Amino acid sequence: MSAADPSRGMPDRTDAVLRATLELAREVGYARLSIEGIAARAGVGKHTVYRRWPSKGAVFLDALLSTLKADLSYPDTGDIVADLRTQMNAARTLLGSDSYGPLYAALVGEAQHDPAITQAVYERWIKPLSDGTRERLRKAREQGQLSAEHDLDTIVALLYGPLYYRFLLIPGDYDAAFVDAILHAAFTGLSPKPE
Amino acid sequence: MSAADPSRGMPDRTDAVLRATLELAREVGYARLSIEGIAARAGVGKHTVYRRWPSKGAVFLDALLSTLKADLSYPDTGDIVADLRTQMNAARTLLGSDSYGPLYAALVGEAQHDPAITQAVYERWIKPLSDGTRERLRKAREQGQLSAEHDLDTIVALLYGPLYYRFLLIPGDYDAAFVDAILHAAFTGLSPKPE
Amino acid sequence: MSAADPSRGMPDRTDAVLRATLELAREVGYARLSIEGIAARAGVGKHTVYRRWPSKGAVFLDALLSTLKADLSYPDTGDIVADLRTQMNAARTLLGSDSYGPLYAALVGEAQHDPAITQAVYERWIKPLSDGTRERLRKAREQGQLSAEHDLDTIVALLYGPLYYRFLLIPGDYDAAFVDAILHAAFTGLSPKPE
Amino acid sequence: MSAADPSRGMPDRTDAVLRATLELAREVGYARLSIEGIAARAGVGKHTVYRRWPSKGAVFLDALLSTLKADLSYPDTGDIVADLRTQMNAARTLLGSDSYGPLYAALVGEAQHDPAITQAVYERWIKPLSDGTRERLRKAREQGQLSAEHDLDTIVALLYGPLYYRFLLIPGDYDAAFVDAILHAAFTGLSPKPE
DNA sequence: AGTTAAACGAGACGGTACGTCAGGTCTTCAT
DNA sequence: ATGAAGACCTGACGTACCGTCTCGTTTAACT
Repeated sequence: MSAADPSRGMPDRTDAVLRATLELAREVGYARLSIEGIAARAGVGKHTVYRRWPSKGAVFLDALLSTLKADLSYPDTGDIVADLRTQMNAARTLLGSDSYGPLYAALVGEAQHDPAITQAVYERWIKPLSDGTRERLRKAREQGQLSAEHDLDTIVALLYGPLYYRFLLIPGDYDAAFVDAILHAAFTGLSPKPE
Repeated sequence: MSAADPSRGMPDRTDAVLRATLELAREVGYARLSIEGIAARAGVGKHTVYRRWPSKGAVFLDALLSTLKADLSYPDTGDIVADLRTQMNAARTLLGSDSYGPLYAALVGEAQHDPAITQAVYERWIKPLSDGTRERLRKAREQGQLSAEHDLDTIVALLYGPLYYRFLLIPGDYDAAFVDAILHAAFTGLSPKPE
Repeated sequence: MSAADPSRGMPDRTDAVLRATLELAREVGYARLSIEGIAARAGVGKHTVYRRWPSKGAVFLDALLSTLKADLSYPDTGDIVADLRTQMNAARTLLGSDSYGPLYAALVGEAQHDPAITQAVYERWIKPLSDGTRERLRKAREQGQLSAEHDLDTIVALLYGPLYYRFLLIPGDYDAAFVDAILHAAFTGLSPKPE
Repeated sequence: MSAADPSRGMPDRTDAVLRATLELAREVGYARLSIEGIAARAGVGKHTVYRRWPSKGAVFLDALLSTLKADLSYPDTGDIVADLRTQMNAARTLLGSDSYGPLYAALVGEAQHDPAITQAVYERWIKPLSDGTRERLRKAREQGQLSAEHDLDTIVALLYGPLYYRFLLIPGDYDAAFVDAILHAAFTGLSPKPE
């Protein structure tokens, strides 16, 4: 999915293409994005794009995820709920932003049509983030802040699933209160309170 | 989004179009689906398609959701966890099936590009289902099987969010154990057990 | 090779395409002529060109030969040599003109690469002209102005071959004197004069 | 147009390129010949081709005419008509052959689009041959076998024009009888026999 | 029963973009 | 310092669909 190694010296146009892709995607939306347009905007031949990426989705994925570099890392204040809240709100803010939200939505959309994108989205976006979450959860569990009886992957899904569910399937934005409600429900549990 | 009323008598080709759409979608995938192809397969002029639906996504949505009619309704055995398990597994089975899973994924994908589809997916798929869930949850709460302190929408998101998260963002299938794990964690809560 | 019959009433863009083809061919030359350019100049979709003609050469052939309609017909003054001289000079003038000469040369050039063009060039250009010549020669023979011992096709080749030979294979223009010389030699014969 | 002198010792790839050009031209035809393909077939970089020749036509011209070396030279049996017949039939056989005919036709075709090719075709193919013809005709004239009243260039055109006319403009092969007919008509003349 | 008007199949049309190919230039590396 | 390799921009190729737009042609409801 990523560009090949140029190795043998030539002016690498990869960055120009990725930059143009992000610009265009923001201007006209993913649906009207085209390789033709990207090449023109980057001042590059179409072949130069096709040489590196097999599809419009692949260019877009590289363009978008190259901005994700070190954003959503994890804090560790010692309070697992507070740290989850911080990080989940960072994710919520990114996905809810006008400049990035629609692009991430479009990327997930494309992933539903193209298995290669599915895989890359998982490996370069979802997995790194859930790995970070899992690490933080592991530490919390060692410190006795987390029930030991649940699998860490299950917990990650329980916490982040609702976020993506709202993001992808429910029209309209959502705010920090939703994150709070999810965290509260997840930690408290749904079972009725014993007397 | 739905077909108009034909009023003056003529053989309604709506069904033929929807049937052809589903067939083609299964054969070539949503990405290579085209209105041109649908019309040809249905033995219908392109205009007949455009008369009723504004876009390929809209035809596809009608075609797919017309099969959703009354599948995922709710049982009521008196045991809320058992009933949730039943229904969540029904959803898992549908989304995980070879014949429908990719189509629902494609529909969610299209929804990320087209606001009209987003809205229709919510109103005709997500909302009816979550309404059903909410009703069942309400009854359970009245019967004291559910903690009263959480919003019903929050609970729906907590339970179904993880399902869609796995479905849309994690490559590979998942089985009933995942549903069990989510239900168990959601009902138990993540907080450490008091001594 | 020719455009299909439109029959069912629609605005026929054939003429617009042919006109644009001739214009462009004169402006940029046949080598740089392109179907893309023709369509753009004619204000027509590329498919509209491809629907009617299988190749750039075919469009060009139709465009060029549509101007040939009734030009090079035959006079009949009763003097076969004078009439041949008149007609051969008309051909020489047409092929030698700046506006048509290069186009006819290009058409012959294209015919060497594409059998369909070869055939069409023969049937719609060469054959009609040589048929006219043959008719005029036949009459002359009946009037005793022509030796009866030669095949008419041979005579046509003997008279027009040299013209095309100069046109296609010898750089530089030629004038009426060349036509005179050919006519004189052809009618006199190469054998040494008997005493 | 010709390859540069390599002079300083290095493996001269000129021959490899010319050989590859002829092979490819015979396999796929001139129209689908490409410098890209020639370079690949010859195991040579594209630049190595462009360094020596300015265009595909130029390579092809060198490749084809390098086989013409000394084929069509002139016999001298003392009988001008017999010698012309011999040589014209040699030309007819070469141009009519399956392996060379289409290539020569393609070369003439290319000459109609590219003035540099036109010139080279004339200087390296047409002119040498017609020079040979003219020499033989001159000798015949000195021996009284030829009318003195016609220009030698006119005679060459009168004899060879019809051959190229048939070759380039009339579909279908032709045989020795055509050469005989042309020679007979040219020597006899078209004027009616005096009583 | 004949009339009428819609919806229909067919498909041409001007377009946009596709993904491929070749053109010709230029740089790098190995010999 | 030459030549093989091949990246690069350019531009045309021929194809596939887009969404709009006539065309006659059903066809069923209303005269």
